[in-house]
Amino acid sequence: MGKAPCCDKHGVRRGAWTPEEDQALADYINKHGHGSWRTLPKHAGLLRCGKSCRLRWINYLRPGIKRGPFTNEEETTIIQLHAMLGNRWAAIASQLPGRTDNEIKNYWNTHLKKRVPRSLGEKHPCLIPDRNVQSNAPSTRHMVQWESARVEAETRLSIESTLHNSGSTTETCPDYFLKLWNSDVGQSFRMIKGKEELVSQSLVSQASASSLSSAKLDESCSDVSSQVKNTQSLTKLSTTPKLEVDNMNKEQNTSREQTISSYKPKLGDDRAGSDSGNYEFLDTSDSALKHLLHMPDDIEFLGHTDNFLNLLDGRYD
DNA sequence: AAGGGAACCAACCGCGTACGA
DNA sequence: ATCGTACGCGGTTGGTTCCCT
Repeated sequence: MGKAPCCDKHGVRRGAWTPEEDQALADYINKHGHGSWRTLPKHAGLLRCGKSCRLRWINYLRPGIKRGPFTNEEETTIIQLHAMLGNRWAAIASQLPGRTDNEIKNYWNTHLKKRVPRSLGEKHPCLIPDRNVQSNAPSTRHMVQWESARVEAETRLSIESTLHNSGSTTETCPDYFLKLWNSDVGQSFRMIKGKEELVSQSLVSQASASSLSSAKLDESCSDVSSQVKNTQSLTKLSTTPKLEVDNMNKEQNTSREQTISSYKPKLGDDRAGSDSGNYEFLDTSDSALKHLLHMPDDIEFLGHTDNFLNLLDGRYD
């Protein structure tokens, strides 16, 4: 399909914007709105292509743009969101009011990239807590909850994308992760992470005890459970074969309570497994994941347990 | 003080996608 | 259903500034 050039190269200015150009662009947009970017330069009397105008407006002139150094909180948010979303700068920027995707991208490439371990699976404290840290620290357990929800989402998306051989499901990843991020689980996770200043300060997992109450913990456990439910509604049923949907619905009624009850202790079980409860994707066996995801037993993971771990592992490659 | 390299950041480029004709 | 257009996004580039020798 032919793609029209974004602008006529002749007679179009390039390079740094002058204050006069900025003023003309801002004045025009403030007065008329940007409308069609393609025709805007002509109407605004600018010798720029529409694309250039759009970028200048979005990244520099738009009201509410926050300039200046990133705060520790912003740094932490970027690192955590990047761990979930990868280089989806626009999605990350949507969680940082006043910051543009371009700015975040630049900041990542120049400041943060070098500070975050290349191999997510090796060191990233967000995902692999220190094995030496007692997992009964509330913060660690909370991290487990958050990560469980996140991993669950990723697993489901991975499974569905293969089951239905549809590439479109990957589009929903950022949306879904952002929903998780903005959920109570994500919020609690951020709160604790902020307290510990895990990432922005030292990138070394402290996993220090925080003041999360047991009541809050229980609440968060049910949050995870509800996230599991929400996952099913969020992932579009239209992409799921009817038979599978029926099976899943049947399973839900009979096994949901069992699933949740068997799931909750895992989250809170301080001594579970050989890792003394330290988070290592918990039980990632197919059956456990199926159980967690309310999957019928006759649906195979087709090796996705490993696949999504590899996927996560390679996120920073 | 000057030169060279590194770091930073604004802007550009090309691709994918949504949407309307 | 197909095609053309516009837009948004992510990767990359290139100019400028900073820092070190």
